[in-house]
Amino acid sequence: MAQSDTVDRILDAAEELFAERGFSETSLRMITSKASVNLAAVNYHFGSKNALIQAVFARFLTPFTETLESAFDDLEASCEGAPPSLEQTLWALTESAVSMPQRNEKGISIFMRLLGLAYTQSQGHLREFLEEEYSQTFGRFMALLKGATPQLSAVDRYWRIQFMLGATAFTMSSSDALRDILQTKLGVETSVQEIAARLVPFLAAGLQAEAAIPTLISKPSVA
Amino acid sequence: MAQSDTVDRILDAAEELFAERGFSETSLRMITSKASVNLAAVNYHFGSKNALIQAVFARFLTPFTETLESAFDDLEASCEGAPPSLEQTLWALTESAVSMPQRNEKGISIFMRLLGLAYTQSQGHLREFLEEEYSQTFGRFMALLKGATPQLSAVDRYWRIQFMLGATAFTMSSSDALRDILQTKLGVETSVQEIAARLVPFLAAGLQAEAAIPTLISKPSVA
DNA sequence: CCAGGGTTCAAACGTATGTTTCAAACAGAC
DNA sequence: GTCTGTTTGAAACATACGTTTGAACCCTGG
Repeated sequence: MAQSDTVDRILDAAEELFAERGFSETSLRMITSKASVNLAAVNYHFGSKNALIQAVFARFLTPFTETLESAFDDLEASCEGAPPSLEQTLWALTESAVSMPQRNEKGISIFMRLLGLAYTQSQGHLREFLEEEYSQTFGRFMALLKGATPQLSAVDRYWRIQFMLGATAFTMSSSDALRDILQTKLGVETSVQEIAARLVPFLAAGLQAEAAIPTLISKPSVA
Repeated sequence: MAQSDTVDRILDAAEELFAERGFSETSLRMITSKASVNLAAVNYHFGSKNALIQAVFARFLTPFTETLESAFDDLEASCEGAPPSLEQTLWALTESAVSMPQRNEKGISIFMRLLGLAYTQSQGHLREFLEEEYSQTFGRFMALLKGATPQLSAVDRYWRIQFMLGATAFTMSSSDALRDILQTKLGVETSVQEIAARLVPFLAAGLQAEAAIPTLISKPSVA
């Protein structure tokens, strides 16, 4: 076994277990026994469980943001100063995600599920780490969305982006289960690419909906 | 102190702590000390931590589904056989949620956050419990959505409902954090009612978007 | 007044967690 | 081949958890 084969084995096992069970519900002993390494190896190589969590994110988020940055570069170059459209921006994102080199067939759904966890289970340290490391790329994505939806107020746009992220992270994070249900109920096979292809128009339509904003509790009349 | 004042104090404390920290991250000792009751009281009155979690859900979900069922009754009655529209259905849902009698000013956001957690952190026992108790109302909601979107294929509808649930659960499960960010960045106060009011048009538009279906990886051309 | 059932309390139990320890095994350089 | 720094290994550490215990407590019905 190579020198730090151990590090990768730990990261692989941790990634998969975190994705299926969450952070607190995954113990170091589960990770090390799945990885077939000694318990102490985690603290030796990473220092702490929290640092391991951050390392898991860094391993896939760093190449992803690099891919994404260059996709955005291409997009902006091809638009020659004009703001890229919403669909183009969303496609740049999904293509970058889908085209990431995957460690295995579960790669993309693990990736998505971890993003979802980062959002919903974010324990302080993780949120700080992600903010610290990746806020620049995230900000660029937000700026592109802003350019693509100039008709929206800042507040509307903020919330709709949250809705978008929610729909995406959530769907992708349970995409395996959802695919299975569809397979058994309707007999339909679905690839992650197809889910993405269905998601993009949904998101684009939602993001560009009429901002029917509140005369607060004003439900549509029945007639 | 009345006889089972203790039970309510435990439920109140548990509800609030679960909502802000999740289930595994909330210990019984936190709950009992916030409630100013003895540690053993939880196991005495509820039997176990899992049973307490279920009791927390039952306390707000049972009246909620009753309200919702009668809102659906009203809706269907006022439509006299015609299927209610999508907006009407979604509004019936959000109005039922918002109009629930609240124990305090944080009531509605706790409610939403718990629903989000139920979806994203669902530990087996909770999923089974919710399925057991509330699947009928959920099924009725799905049937209404089906009637409101006859133009969608079963597969499209299936995925779009997942997207919808995702956007909702996800946003609601982190709504406090999102509200804080908005407050500090843009200086805007936001109520849960406003979030819901923004969410409904987004979901309705997404659900009714043109079903731009996959000539698979067909990203929009740049020009 | 006092017996008895429901309730509270402090303390302990057993188990699981993240982390640390220190000796053994290993690698590569001289 | 031996030495040096790195990595692994089995075991223990301290702590926190959910749960159980059994004695105290209260309050009500007789």
